Amino acid sequence: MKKRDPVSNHIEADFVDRDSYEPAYVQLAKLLKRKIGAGLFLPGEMLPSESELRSFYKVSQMTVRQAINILAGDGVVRSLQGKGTFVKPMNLGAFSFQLGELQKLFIDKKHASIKFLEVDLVIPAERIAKILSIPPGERAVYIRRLILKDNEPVLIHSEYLIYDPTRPLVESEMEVTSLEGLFDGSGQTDLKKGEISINAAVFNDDEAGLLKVPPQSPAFKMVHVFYDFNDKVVSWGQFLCRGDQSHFSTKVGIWE
Amino acid sequence: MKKRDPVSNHIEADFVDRDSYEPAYVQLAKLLKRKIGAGLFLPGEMLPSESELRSFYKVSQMTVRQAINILAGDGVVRSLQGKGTFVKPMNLGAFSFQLGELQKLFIDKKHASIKFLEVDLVIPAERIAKILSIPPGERAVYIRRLILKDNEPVLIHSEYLIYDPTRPLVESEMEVTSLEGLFDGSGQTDLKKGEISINAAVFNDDEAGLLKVPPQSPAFKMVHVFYDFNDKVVSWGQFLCRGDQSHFSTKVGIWE
DNA sequence: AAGTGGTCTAGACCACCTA
DNA sequence: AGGTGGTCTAGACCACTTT
Repeated sequence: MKKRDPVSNHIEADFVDRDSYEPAYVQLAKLLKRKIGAGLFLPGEMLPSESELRSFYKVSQMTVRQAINILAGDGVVRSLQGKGTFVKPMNLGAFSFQLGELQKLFIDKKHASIKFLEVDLVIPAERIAKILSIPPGERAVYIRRLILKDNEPVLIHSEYLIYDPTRPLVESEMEVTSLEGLFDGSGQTDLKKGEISINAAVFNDDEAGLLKVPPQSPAFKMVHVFYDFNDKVVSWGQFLCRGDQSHFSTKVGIWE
Repeated sequence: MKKRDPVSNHIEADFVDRDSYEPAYVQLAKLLKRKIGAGLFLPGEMLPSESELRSFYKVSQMTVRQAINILAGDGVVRSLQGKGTFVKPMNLGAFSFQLGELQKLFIDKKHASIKFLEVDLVIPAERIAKILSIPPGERAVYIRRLILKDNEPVLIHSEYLIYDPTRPLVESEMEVTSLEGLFDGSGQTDLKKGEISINAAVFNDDEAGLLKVPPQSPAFKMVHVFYDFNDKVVSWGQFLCRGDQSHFSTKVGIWE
């Protein structure tokens, strides 16, 4: 039996097209991914070394590394210095969900609308004052609103904002809480960072009424804190989403 | 007023230490990120051009690009060919959650244990047979088990597996469903890819009883499908997690 | 010593945008 | 035309692992 070439294996177009609009490193990454997907390199096995790849595909070291970095970023492969680059077994820990999926759901401009339920200057509970780092008894802006999709309510957003008397309320409110901007990154030039956590929850009677779902039906609760460039908290609040209308999904392993 | 140097701005150690154990591109990336975090480059503004950075920090083009690619990967910055590299406003769409967080919760080897509730050869419902791509009436392996943490039940996993008569049941069962391996990537060499979706749910009476929580309490439901290297479905099932014991959290924007 | 991944350079060329 | 990001190279050197 003929000795198997460790690099080349039957696969369509096993070369880098220098006239392609696609960069060489992208082509190479796709090529290798396709080979891995086809089972030519099984999980745990080592890929051809970078120098093998370099000479086989007639590209430079840097180009090979760029390609392999893509695969590593995809979680398909792992490189160990001095040892080699190995195909990673699929693992669930690598699953990651993008909150952006929700964006499609309720921030669609064509179908979405917002109904304010409450906009007030309030003295927040001690717990919340603590989170906002304001003295107890000091006022904050409280906003509660309903996001509708095709006139069907899907989501309640309630939020406490730092009250800045030097700025008109409407402005600070719009800036910090313009949801479209928050999600697509078009605005929000004064927020530096944020934390968010997703929890499972059920609607209470009040919330269920607003969203027109039965009480005790499932919901996602997303609690958020936003900071400005002085690392001061500017906002704390939560999104309550209908569980039946929102979910997160993703793929892992070798696709395509 | 003195003209502001567009590249250098007061910041500790604004240079690349060539004797450091840290690669130059990592140092540069951290440096720039720190400057952005300090508000020296505001969202929407343009970073110094690559050639400016190159000459200021005395590094090569490739090194600058590697640094910028890190920032771009972090979602901190966006490069537009022919225009420049710009600081991105924080946006929620960039939030991403790692399923790995759950791993800590229930796959901890020290504290976790598994109790099998059911292991059977069953004829699955038509809907499930369809997902598994097996003819109606054909048998599949059904597994249902409880994952406990410190002897407290936190999670129910139920799963249908393709029944392969050529393999002993126990083996195929252990291979596909060894949860530890699934999550940390130590095993699972025969799974190519998977899809998973996370939904909000509430426990029914049966499930609530198993997990010792009140009925109708909140839960995460994670439905999964796994494929082998022939793109055949090998498993369909779901994790049901106590909502009070599991949540996902993440950070976005400029941290550290 | 030989093989592996990892970093870095100096310079080249290209594609794109703005004037 | 001149600036910007984007790709690529050939070769150098380093750090780590295995033999």
